[in-house]
Amino acid sequence: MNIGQAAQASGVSAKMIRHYEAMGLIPQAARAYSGYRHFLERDIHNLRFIRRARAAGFSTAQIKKLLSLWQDRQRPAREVKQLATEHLTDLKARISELELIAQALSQLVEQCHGDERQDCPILDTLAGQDDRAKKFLELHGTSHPRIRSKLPMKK
Amino acid sequence: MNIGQAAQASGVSAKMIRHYEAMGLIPQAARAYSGYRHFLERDIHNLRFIRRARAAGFSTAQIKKLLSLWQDRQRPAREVKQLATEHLTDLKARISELELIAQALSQLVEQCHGDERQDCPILDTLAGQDDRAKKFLELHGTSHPRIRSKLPMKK
DNA sequence: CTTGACTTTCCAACGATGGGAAGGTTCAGC
DNA sequence: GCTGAACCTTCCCATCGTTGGAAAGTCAAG
Repeated sequence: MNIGQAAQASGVSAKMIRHYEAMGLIPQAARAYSGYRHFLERDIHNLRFIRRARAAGFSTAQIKKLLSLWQDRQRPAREVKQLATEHLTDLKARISELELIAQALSQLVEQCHGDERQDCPILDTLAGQDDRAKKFLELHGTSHPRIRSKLPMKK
Repeated sequence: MNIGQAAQASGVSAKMIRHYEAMGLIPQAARAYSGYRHFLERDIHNLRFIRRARAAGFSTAQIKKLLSLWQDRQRPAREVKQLATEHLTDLKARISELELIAQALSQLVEQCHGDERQDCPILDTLAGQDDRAKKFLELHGTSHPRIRSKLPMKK
């Protein structure tokens, strides 16, 4: 199997297969005489595993651990559960932060009449000139309201 | 005001102030004879505006528009509201995706006994060998389950 | 005049992914 | 055997927002 077929079969793009190889997430693929990589069923399974783990939002660092745990038949389920739990905690924290933002923004959008007039509570709030959204500013204005994201981008 | 004081006063790091200037989000700062930038109250207001907008998860492209709307006293609130609404829609979509993932992962974590035994539904699911989490795979395994994130990273 | 705290610019990295160039390989059709 | 299409290779660059650092210049206090 060449890399294109492996990509097709696994759902991981050829680009990313090379990338995963380069970063050591998967072992160096065997090469044909020509230099072409070739892949076996076993590699496809690995790639599918990675695709699912990425879909679940695990970082490549976490996936590396998951893969080695997967390959180690002696591993205790405890370790896997711990890793997944940590990720889940991250996910929930991120959801909470996003929800806080969405809630505040939602409120502002509701309060904005949105017609041809010039006054707009959204801008006023961003400018710090509006007390109506004081909560929003307190929550997200002064501290570090950035949102951690381990999850990949969608186009 | 030098850049350090502007950073202090606005809550935007000096690094980012330079970056925002370089990318055209804020106008080129006035320079002292020495080459040092100096900032006025007006600039600080701009920077605070940007900080709050970033906190609300707006992209720099969106903030650029918001800033120009803010400066334009003739702008209709309609435009601001539309921009905010689009962002809110994005936020909600992202939250939904994260919640789907969290839900599925949560279920798997619950099903994993997490002791010294070797069998683990989490790994089995990632490996595609477990039907218990069929839903999860259907939702996130075959399509493009990546999560768009316009929001900045937290360290 | 020295020292330390500032500032400047430039270059690089993160993480996951995609785009594309320049060149080599394989295979089918003629 | 030759040609062209469709593959493959490596390498560089871009995204997005942010941070880090290096090398050099500036300022103010001692």
